[in-house]
Amino acid sequence: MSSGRSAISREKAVPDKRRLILDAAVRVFARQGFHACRVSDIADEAGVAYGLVYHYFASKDEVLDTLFLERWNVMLALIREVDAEPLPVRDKLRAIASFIVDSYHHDPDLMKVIIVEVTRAANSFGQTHLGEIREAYELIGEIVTKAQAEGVFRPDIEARFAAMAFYGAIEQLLTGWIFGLLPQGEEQFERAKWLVVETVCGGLETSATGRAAPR
Amino acid sequence: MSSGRSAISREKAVPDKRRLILDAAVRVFARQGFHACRVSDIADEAGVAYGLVYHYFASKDEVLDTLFLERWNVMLALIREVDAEPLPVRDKLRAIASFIVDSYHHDPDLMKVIIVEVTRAANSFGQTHLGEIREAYELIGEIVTKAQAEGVFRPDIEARFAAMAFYGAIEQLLTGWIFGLLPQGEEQFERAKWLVVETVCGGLETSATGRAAPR
Amino acid sequence: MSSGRSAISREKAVPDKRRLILDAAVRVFARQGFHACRVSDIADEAGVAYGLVYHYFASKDEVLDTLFLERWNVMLALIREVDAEPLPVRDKLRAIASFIVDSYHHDPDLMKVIIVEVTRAANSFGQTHLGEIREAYELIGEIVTKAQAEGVFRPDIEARFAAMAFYGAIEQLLTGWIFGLLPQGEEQFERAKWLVVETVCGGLETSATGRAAPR
Amino acid sequence: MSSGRSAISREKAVPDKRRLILDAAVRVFARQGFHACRVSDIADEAGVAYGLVYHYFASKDEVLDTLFLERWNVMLALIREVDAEPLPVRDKLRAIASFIVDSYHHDPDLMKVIIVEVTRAANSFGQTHLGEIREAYELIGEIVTKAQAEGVFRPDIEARFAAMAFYGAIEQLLTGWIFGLLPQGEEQFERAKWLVVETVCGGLETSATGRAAPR
DNA sequence: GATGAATGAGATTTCATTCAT
DNA sequence: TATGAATGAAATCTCATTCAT
Repeated sequence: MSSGRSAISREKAVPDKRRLILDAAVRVFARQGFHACRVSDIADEAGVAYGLVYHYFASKDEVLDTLFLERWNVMLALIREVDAEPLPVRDKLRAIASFIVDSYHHDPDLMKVIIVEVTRAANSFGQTHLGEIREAYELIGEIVTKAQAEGVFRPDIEARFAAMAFYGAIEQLLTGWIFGLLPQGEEQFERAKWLVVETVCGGLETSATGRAAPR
Repeated sequence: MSSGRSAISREKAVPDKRRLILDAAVRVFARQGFHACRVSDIADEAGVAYGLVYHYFASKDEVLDTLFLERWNVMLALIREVDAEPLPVRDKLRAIASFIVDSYHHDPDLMKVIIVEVTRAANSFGQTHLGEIREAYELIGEIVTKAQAEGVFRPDIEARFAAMAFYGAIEQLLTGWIFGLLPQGEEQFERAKWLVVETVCGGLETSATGRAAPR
Repeated sequence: MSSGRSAISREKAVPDKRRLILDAAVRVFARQGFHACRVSDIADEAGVAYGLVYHYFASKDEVLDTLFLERWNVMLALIREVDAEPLPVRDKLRAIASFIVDSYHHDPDLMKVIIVEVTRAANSFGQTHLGEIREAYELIGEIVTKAQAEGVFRPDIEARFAAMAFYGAIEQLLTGWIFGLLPQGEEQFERAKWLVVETVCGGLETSATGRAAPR
Repeated sequence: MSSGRSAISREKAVPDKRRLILDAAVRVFARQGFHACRVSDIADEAGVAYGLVYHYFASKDEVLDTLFLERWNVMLALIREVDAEPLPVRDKLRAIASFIVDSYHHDPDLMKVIIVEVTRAANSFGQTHLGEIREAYELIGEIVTKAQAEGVFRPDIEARFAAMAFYGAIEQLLTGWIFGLLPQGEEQFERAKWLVVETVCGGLETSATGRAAPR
């Protein structure tokens, strides 16, 4: 989740106005929240005229829809990609956790918007994008299912529950950073990737052996 | 999280109007979302006049604040209580997971409102109640810290990260139910309590032994 | 305008609630303005229950109507009385100016309310009490007319204009005190009575002679 | 006070909407009073959409503020201008009285609004514009002070009291017209200018000589 | 007389969206 | 493409008044 947006804008020396608006919207949505901001705030932040937002987007909703889908689809692609490779399950989950944490590292505002305004918004955008959101959970669930089939993961914890626990743990870490409840920084982000995989795969208990922390 | 509200209303054959409004607000917030509903929707749902909402609450915000604090404080009390008892860490975490899942079982609307409108709402009510939210995470963190000191939990996974992972896993299960992505029912709820503790404490991997699923 | 209200309340050791409400209303209207205050503010200030205001008065308007009429009728009575006596015109005008200034001295809040909410409120209470207001101006006009007939006052300045100028000058002094634009105090009030009569009768110019300031 | 508004709108064949709204507001405020009218009344009177009032003005208050300041500043400028010229005090006061009366003649609604809603509104707009209101009184007071220094005006009547009496007399004449208590018309207005100056400068008494009424 | 909960019409203000230029 | 004035539906909140006790 670290490439898309900046890559696109890097391609053009003069970013087009549409991109300008989307990038401005991320900052404004993150700062004020989707409901609390006005379309004029987005236009002001982007330095474009009010009506131009409506030239490129049919509505305020569509701006958020676009932002969400751009990112979420990159994530879905990555999960599929990871799943297709012949890697140990820990590496697969590690790759997913890394991707999400890196996404936050690269563009915390965008991830804040996605988490706060979409993935938990059961009455608005969460419903709209239920299909995409569900797909992510299911893809992760499939990874778990395979690991169970291979005997690496316990079969008594249903895959879809496990997938939810895994994803929920990551999202909660991001929530902690977003709310300022957890320390941030390059080192913290790296550590978080290891921690979440270690916790969910290895468990917090000491019974298991030979798990070394990174570095 | 299963006693307070209903207990109070059970004490009176004729529930007071204030309670009526709060209970109606839960249903309306859950159904439409805080932003999408009007104060008149709450009044209509409660069967009272418009202005009475403002007789008892200074604003629409205060209605949600009240609902959140009523419930959250019960949870904080329970966590403190659990922490004070001389129980194994698994039992403590199990008690917390049980409490939250039971809360959802008893009053799914209220828990939906709390999760959707407060604990993830970084720009509105989440900020307002940051202190209470943080406290819950910290209390769980302390339970983990003690388990680490006792040698039951690994010391290399920081307690506050572990606490976030644990809480995040539970909240994600509730989110799954709220979005209709996970099956619900008495049995599912019981199983979920076991699963989340098992996942976080024992880990998903098969290396550990002798963990029986409930029932 | 210095007797009525206090006289009434002095008659009873325990003032009746109706009086309590009226006196409280004066303070509240003066402090916040008629429109900006709520009926509950009056009740709170009076220390009585909300509904009691409506037991004694049909509406919020009626409270102000009552206050105004109580005072204004005393003033009308005084002007009539003064006019009936065989006094020089200066003494008559002096008596009227004295009465109004003393009224302010004794109960500035009430006079503030009367001036701010009634005598200049052309679209609300001013219209309601137009009859009483007009009568005051006409009574003063009659005093001027007589003075003209006696040859003491110039006949070329129409009596009703002169009456308006005289009354307007006094009301403006009160306005100055109400707005904090003129210094107040026993001495200032006494001086004001002399000044306004001297200005209107003798004029500001030096041509006339033998006019000594009081004290 | 006779130029500004109409001049501006005369410059454009199609008056801008902002001006349209201000002019409509004058009529509506004068007809119904500031408190009794709704913003939609202003919009309807102006023939524009509801929201346009808020496009140009932050609030209903700001509409009145704008109207008051536009006019009052013209008056302040005139008083300063008059004061700077080497005229006899009678001519200066005559110019001021003329200006105010002409303002009423030209736009009685606007002057009604200013007097009824601002200069006597001690708890609302009067306080907001206290600085500007005070300045007018003080400027007139300075004119009186100079006349006293020149020996034309009696030194025993304090200048600021005299200024208040003078201004109050004029405002009361306007109040009389506003309430329909005094006859109006070109001739009446001309006569009023003379009367008020004559009353305040020369006094009502006959002792002084050689004062001819106009025409 | 006295209380204050209950009512609901109505006000201001906001802001997504449209549209003429 | 680009602009921002113009629109008007809809929301929150206020508060005078009523009424059961």
